[in-house]
Amino acid sequence: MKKRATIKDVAKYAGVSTAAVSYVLNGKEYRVSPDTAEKIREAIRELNYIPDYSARSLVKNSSKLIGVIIPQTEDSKQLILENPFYSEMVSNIESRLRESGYHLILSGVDKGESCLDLSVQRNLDGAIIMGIYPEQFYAELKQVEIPIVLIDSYINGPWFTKVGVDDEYGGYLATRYLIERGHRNIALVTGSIRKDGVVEKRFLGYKRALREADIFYNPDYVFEHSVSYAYGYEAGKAIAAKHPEITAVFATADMVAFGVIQGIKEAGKEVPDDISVIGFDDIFLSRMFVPPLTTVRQDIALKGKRAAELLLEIIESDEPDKIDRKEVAIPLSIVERQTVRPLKPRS
Amino acid sequence: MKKRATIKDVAKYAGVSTAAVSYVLNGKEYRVSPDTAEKIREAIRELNYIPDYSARSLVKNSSKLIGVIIPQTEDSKQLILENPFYSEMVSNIESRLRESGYHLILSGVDKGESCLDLSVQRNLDGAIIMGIYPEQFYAELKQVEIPIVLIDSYINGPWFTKVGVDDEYGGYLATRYLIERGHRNIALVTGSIRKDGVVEKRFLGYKRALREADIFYNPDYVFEHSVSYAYGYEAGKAIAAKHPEITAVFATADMVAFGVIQGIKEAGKEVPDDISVIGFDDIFLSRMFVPPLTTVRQDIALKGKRAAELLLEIIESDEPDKIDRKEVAIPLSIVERQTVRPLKPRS
DNA sequence: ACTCCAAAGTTAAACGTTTAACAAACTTCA
DNA sequence: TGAAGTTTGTTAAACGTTTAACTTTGGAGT
Repeated sequence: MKKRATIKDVAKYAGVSTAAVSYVLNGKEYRVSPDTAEKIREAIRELNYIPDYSARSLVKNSSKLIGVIIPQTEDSKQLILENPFYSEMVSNIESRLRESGYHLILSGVDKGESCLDLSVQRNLDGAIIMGIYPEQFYAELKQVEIPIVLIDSYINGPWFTKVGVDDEYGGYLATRYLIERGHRNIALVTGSIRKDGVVEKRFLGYKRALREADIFYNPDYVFEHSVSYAYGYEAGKAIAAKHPEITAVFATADMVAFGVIQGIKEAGKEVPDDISVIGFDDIFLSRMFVPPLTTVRQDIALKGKRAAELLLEIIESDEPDKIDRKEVAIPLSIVERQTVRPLKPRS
Repeated sequence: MKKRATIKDVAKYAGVSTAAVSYVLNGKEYRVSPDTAEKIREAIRELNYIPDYSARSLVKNSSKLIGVIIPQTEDSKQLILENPFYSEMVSNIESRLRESGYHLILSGVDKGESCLDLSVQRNLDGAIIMGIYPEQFYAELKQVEIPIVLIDSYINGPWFTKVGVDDEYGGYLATRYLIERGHRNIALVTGSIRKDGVVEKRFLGYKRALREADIFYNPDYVFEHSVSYAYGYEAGKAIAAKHPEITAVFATADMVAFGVIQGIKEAGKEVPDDISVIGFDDIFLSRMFVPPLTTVRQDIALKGKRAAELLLEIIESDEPDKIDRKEVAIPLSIVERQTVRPLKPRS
């Protein structure tokens, strides 16, 4: 198999200079007569010419490459892409980006590292960063000169465009929903409550709803560890076994809610008959879970698409620096399914 | 903020030529005295120098970039990354690749397109391709000059390294498992049976098990459409409603099995009391499903890691062309959980 | 004192593009 | 007629690296 054709080959084949070829390649056909343009296109077709983005990146200083950073599990180095919440977002980001001619580099970031390296090594045109990272990470992120969209982060300052949901309100919504149905002893099971993370806000919303209903906030009722099915399961078992007074739980992620429900069942109680459970996210599995999960819904696909669009908007503007960094919030709503039931009035 | 430092800046700062810098960058320190090497390293640190992979790619003809191609839904352009089967694999591929200093470009491929474009545009060092594509796709794939690993594909010929499972055997295993438990009217619900695809093989295994047990193969019992929860749901409902004689179903993917089970319940029957269901894949959700899914297990994480390793092996050998294209099969086993029960002997 | 070699550097071409600057050949039109 | 444009093209530098080929210096061996 022969070597790939370069722009020089095309130029020679068409009997013109490489500049002419480059012009038609870049849609500057007004620099070239219709006939030669046709000749050049013919040559391109004939030689199966495909431009080299590396070379292009070098001179244009734009790689048509977007970094997508997603968190990884603490123990292993794996991406937590297994959580459908992330994969659904990535899938939507990818499709939107590809539509506009960008490719996507998917990467986790090693503990203590920044994504500065990736960004400059690869000359990224932009990055979408999901989840929350150590303080240090964001400090270095500000050095990065490219447009960045943060998903689900509460880092403040004018540096980044952010897309997320009103997590405090979401937490409030979920908790109030339970309270309105007569529950008063409500457990919170959640991933680790880190500063500026989404779960911190949801936690705040939980407390606000409690306060508003004059329910005493009991720290024993918050089960905080990691956002995983496994932890939900543990917490669920513990709740069902050791806290007969708890009648409802708010899990800050659907994935956790699933675990909680399983744990409760394992301990010999029923959902929602003995204990009600509400989740957060509405991943597509929640619909199909048995019983279908009542949860705080966010439109995950939209979230991904919006993030991609906001990023493109900045990248493709003429003055990327001038564009102001927005914060967009995807709306939240409760979707009622079958894991919450009103508390029977005591007879 | 100042412009990024280039190798020239480093050279100037250290008072040497760019060649010297390049040598220490590439671990050819024997070309340089220990003192200058140290001076250069100092300069690199001082200027926060990070090499540009585009430039490197241009001259080395290697981009340290691996393409990961995953199928997309037929209707929308989205990746079917939502299926945890794929995300679990991608996650493992990414971590293995990053460990060796490669980055990963995640992409779907548009209908009718090949991934030749991507490959040469980006100067990919290799590609991992999951799932099955039109005939045409593979024809073009052979033109691509880079090492390629196919996951779950039965395209034959010596061009590609393949990793997968023995799907025929898996289909056989699942079906035999049901038969051994007294079931004789066994439905198959599956994605579309395409030539050289995994489901075709599983289908073959299904038929072999039937034949071996002298059970008449009834085409009415195969429900073929798409590998999705939604279709499984439809099929499950149909089976429960219109085929009272069917006592077991083999779903060729766990995701489909979930749908089938829901559909069966929707139609007022119980799993496994009325109808048994066995799946395929053992995605991590299967453990947590209610009831936990009996299924044919493959080690998905291993599959991803192996694919990555096989690819690296070829890429990093001195004679990539000389290395022979292997086919590795991940072992299969039945994991018994709670969706299959032996048929009660008729009383 | 001579040759030969190793060590430590440097020079410059090459990789595949883009694009500013220039050049030639035509048009217009006063 | 000729000044001023316009159209269509070319030249060559630049982007940030790597690396083959060359140069200089200083010993070692005879």
